[in-house]
Amino acid sequence: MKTLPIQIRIDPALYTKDPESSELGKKIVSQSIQLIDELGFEGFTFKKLGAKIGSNESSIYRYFDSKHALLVYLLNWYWSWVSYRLAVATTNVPPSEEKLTNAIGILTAKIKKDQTISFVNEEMLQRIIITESSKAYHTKDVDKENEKGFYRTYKSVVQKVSDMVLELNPNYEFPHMLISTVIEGAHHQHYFSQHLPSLTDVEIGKNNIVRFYKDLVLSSIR
Amino acid sequence: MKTLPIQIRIDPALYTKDPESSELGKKIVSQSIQLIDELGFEGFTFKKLGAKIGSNESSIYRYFDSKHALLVYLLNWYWSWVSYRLAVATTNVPPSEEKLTNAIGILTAKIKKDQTISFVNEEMLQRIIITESSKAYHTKDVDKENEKGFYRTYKSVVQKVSDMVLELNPNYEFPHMLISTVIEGAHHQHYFSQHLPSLTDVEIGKNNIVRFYKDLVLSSIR
DNA sequence: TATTTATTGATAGTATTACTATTACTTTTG
DNA sequence: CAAAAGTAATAGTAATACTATCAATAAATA
Repeated sequence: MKTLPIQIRIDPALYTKDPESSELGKKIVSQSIQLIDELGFEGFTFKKLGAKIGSNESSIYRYFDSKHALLVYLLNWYWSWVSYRLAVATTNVPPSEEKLTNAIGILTAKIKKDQTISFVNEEMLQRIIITESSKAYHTKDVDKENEKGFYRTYKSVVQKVSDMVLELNPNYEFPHMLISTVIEGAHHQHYFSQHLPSLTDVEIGKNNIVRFYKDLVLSSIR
Repeated sequence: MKTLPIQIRIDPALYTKDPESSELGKKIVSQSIQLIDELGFEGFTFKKLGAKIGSNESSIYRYFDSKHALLVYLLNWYWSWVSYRLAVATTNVPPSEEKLTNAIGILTAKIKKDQTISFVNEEMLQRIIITESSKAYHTKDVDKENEKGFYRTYKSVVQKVSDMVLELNPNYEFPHMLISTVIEGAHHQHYFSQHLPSLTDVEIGKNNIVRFYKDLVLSSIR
């Protein structure tokens, strides 16, 4: 687990105590990812996490107010990381269809093993995001949480890629809908391919999800 | 509340006792829709529902094994109803872009008041589907439930509209991904327009969600 | 080195949830 | 009228999602 000098900055509003500030905090984050992946978000509890990391439920509550708060933290971590990868792939690249499809690739492709840049297993985290992330904002408290900036990172990713759409076609009417449709759609397609395959057209080794969304975006804005 | 002679058939695997077979059963369904709409699925309990309909928690359990089972029932009710509306709009209509865009309209438009064909308030039900339906299949038990046919109605709607896509372009590679992307996407856009508007391009009175998805589909398959 | 201070652990407790089980009452039907 | 079916009321259970308190220990500082 090598740590490259990459900054994944998380808004302090998203935790009670910064999990990056201690070994316990990092364990909480990394092991919660494993446990949510294993049990699903509903089956996951702080008590079980405490047992897994040899710590106490009450200690975990010092870092996160609730398991929902932890999920929102993970969501922001994921989108910060995507944002970083988008920046690497597109800054100072002149507007072109290639630039945009590279971005779409980042938004829609499955992560391969060993991209780990820190204590977070990104492959597993993406699996959680695919399966559980919509539960983070399908809550009675969305509006309050949105005001507190809980979804800022996600919204900024959508904004960035929407801007690339407008670079290519300044008259395109629906850039945000297009990109948020692609992002959420790709999550659904990855999930469906595992569990409800008749809702997809996935074939092994053909990378159809990425191909589909690249084609969708280009044909819509051309 | 006029009742037209329309059959919304629900697979008996989806309930313990048929809620359409008694007044209590119908109350359970119609009032649960109101209560889920009001409290959100997490805040909704059978105890609260019992209080609301002047009945007992234990009586509700005779109709549905769990609140999750009730949600799955509502999901199937909704998709049966959409299926019926699709059939009305498209059977014996020759293949054409208009036929397909009519179908897309049914999948993506917000329901207006007073389409009520039975004891179910479809406008409210659609709001629940938009907000809560993804929770029905983002569960550790998806695979088991899928085998039992819990998602059959949804899958059949996707299949029907995918077939319309293939009528227009038999060589299109991704009809199922396209249609499931449209359906889930439209739900997200309706939800985002209320709660995270920067992820959309909704303007009042311009029907942008429907226009966006019709355009998306046609430009993809042409 | 002594002493605050911060951090973690352990234990206990609470209200609520998502049920199950039992019994009794009431309504329908044959 | 009696049997059967349906419903209501009550009680109980294990687990969840916390909160509160206090002791133990490690780290920081005076």
